[in-house]
Amino acid sequence: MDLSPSTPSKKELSHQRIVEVASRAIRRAGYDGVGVADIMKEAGLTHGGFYAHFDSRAALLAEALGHAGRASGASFAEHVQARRAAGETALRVVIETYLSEAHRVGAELGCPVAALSSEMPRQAPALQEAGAERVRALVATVRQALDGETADDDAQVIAATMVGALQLARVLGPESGGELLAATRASLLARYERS
Amino acid sequence: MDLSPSTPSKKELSHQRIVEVASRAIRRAGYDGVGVADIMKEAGLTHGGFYAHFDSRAALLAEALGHAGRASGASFAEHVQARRAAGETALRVVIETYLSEAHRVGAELGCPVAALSSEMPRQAPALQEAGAERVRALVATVRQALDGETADDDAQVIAATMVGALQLARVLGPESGGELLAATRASLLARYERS
DNA sequence: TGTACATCAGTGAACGCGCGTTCACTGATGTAC
DNA sequence: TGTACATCAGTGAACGCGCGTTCACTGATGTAC
Repeated sequence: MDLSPSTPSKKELSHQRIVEVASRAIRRAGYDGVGVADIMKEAGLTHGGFYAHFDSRAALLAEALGHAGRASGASFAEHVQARRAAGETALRVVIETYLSEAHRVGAELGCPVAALSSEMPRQAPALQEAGAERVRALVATVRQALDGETADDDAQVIAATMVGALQLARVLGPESGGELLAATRASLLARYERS
Repeated sequence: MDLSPSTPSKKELSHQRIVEVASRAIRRAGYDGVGVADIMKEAGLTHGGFYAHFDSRAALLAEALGHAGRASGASFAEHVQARRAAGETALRVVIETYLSEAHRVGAELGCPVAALSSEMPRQAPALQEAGAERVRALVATVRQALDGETADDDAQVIAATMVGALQLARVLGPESGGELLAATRASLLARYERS
């Protein structure tokens, strides 16, 4: 996606840093949980310069959501690569990684769909559409892990189950939440894994 | 739950009306999406009187969440009763009602867990605990519909799947969302229904 | 190579505005005698 | 039964405060000649 692979300008570096900070902020605190001034400060800048980078706060949020999805998707793909080398099925790795304790406590660097989905339908159209795109990307990731062995619908159901389970586990906290994650992992693997 | 079944005072009626309005408002617009003044206005009052009813905005939100859960749970139970009389299994009714098109578009009167779960972990402790209680109530509803025929873990997995699917369907919109709901209904029924 | 100027990224003060909360006050309802 | 007073629920103006956004300005970098 990077169309200027040479040395990015100073402004481009700042822009990337702001987006990066915002992508963590929305997953940690929600769309409404973080202000322009906070993000700029965390990026090492003052708030006045913000509008040289973005048309509005909403424009940043849309860009940050996309970045969050691509970043968490990439780190996800790395996990899958590494563990597939150890002989595990792609589906098992996806399920165990998504429904892991690390993902339960690490929303800030995790899947933005799980972090934000109940807020998405209430956002401005552009941001809503960016959310729908993230959902489709998540379903596509699951579909790939199924290797076309099962019906297309299964990818949607598995994605929905993972998102719901992770969210409920975060609400329930360490003990009950951990049990719910374990039960969901076992259930999905028992049903869908072809070893 | 009503400890004063005789005639409620005028103040108690106002209180109930505010809670009712707020319980719809948080499901429609989220915890951050609605202000004290808006709620009071919709309840036919002015904002100044708010603090004669609640210690703080947060206190109202907690009460509104509980009300939303009980109200949607009750209307849910009615559905189940009515359709069970027609010979359908309780589990089928629960799944088809929760994952219905009506529920996708009717968040305002629907399950508050589906409407709010990704925001819940970020709220103040009291409100977070109220959220956890709603999750447990939802799981309990599913467990009842299973009639003890399946393992306890199944109720958690089914609840998580329903919440996730409804949320993703709301993000995706009418067409793709409708398909996702249909696929999830079919999948859950195929796996769990004992006819 | 050196000077003058233009451009660029970022600064920090200021602006409206909306929100949660407080408070003095009002009009209606209930109680004492 | 009627009058005087207390209580109660609600009103509406006002308060701080934080937030998104704007804007005149600064210091550094790049360009022209």
